[in-house]
Amino acid sequence: MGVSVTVDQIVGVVRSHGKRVTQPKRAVAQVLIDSEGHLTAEEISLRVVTHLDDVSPSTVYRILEEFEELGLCEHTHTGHGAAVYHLVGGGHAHVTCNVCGGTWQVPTEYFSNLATRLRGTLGFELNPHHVALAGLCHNCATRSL
Amino acid sequence: MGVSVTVDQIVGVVRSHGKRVTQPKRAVAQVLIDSEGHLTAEEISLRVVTHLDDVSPSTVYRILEEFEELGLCEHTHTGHGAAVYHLVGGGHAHVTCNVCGGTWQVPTEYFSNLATRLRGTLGFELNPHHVALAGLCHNCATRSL
DNA sequence: CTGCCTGCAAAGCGTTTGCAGTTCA
DNA sequence: TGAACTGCAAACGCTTTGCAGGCAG
Repeated sequence: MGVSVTVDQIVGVVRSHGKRVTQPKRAVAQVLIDSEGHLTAEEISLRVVTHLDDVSPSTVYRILEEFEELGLCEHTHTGHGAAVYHLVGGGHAHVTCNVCGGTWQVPTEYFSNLATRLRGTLGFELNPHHVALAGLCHNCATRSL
Repeated sequence: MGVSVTVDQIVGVVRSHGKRVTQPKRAVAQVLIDSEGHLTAEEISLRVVTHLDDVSPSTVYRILEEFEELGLCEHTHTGHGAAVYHLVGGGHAHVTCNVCGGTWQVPTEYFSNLATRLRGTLGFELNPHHVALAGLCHNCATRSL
């Protein structure tokens, strides 16, 4: 599943910026590609094991930080627990359920009305990607009735 | 400034739910009323000193948690640093600047279009209050040009 | 006087950082 | 070879928790 990007494309960007291409970086790139997004740094660490022996959490954080600086990746704060990381280019933001903790993708265009109003009144340029909106997902909403 | 609520009203709710009314609770309530909202737990601790000798951070957290359970108060994750607390009833959500860290209030109605679309497609019930949206404030946006 | 509430200190979680050793170019 | 990268462990900021003592009811 996931995004139409290859590991070679990602490491190509890394190389073109004078950064080194290493095994851990390839493995993290592969995990991000294979995922649906919404992975925490710890989940990435765990999944990397299938591609490589092991990668320490601090290395995962440093690689994700580098990917973000290169515009390859973004992280989102969900409001409960660790931030989730995903490749850019999905054109989607996130919503998180306050009860079950699940996260869903939302098309960025859903935010256009809000973005326009924020720009008009506050001069504020919204970035819908950095923080996940909170609420109640369908399952938890119906269950709580 | 602040909300049209009194300390007596707040402690009234506390008492009516069988909880005890204490000096620290009164002081935290007063700080929340006097504030514009957007206070972190630490800021609340510091401001409480003007009303009372001192209140430990853990007590502030426990009081805020109780106020939230009673529907008096809410906290918002801004995506950088500590959560901010504010009394409910403002009818506003928050946006935070990724650069300067400032927080601004936004009328809840700005979210109505987004909320409708989320409800229609995902069955998701948005709560705009729990997480602050991120972006670039007017000052930082113009400065970065 | 009883038990909820507080303060302190320690632990917890997610994340960052310093440093010695390893690996890519 | 040399600089960039990694792993480990310790530190960090924010928040929660355990426990002994204090205060509201």
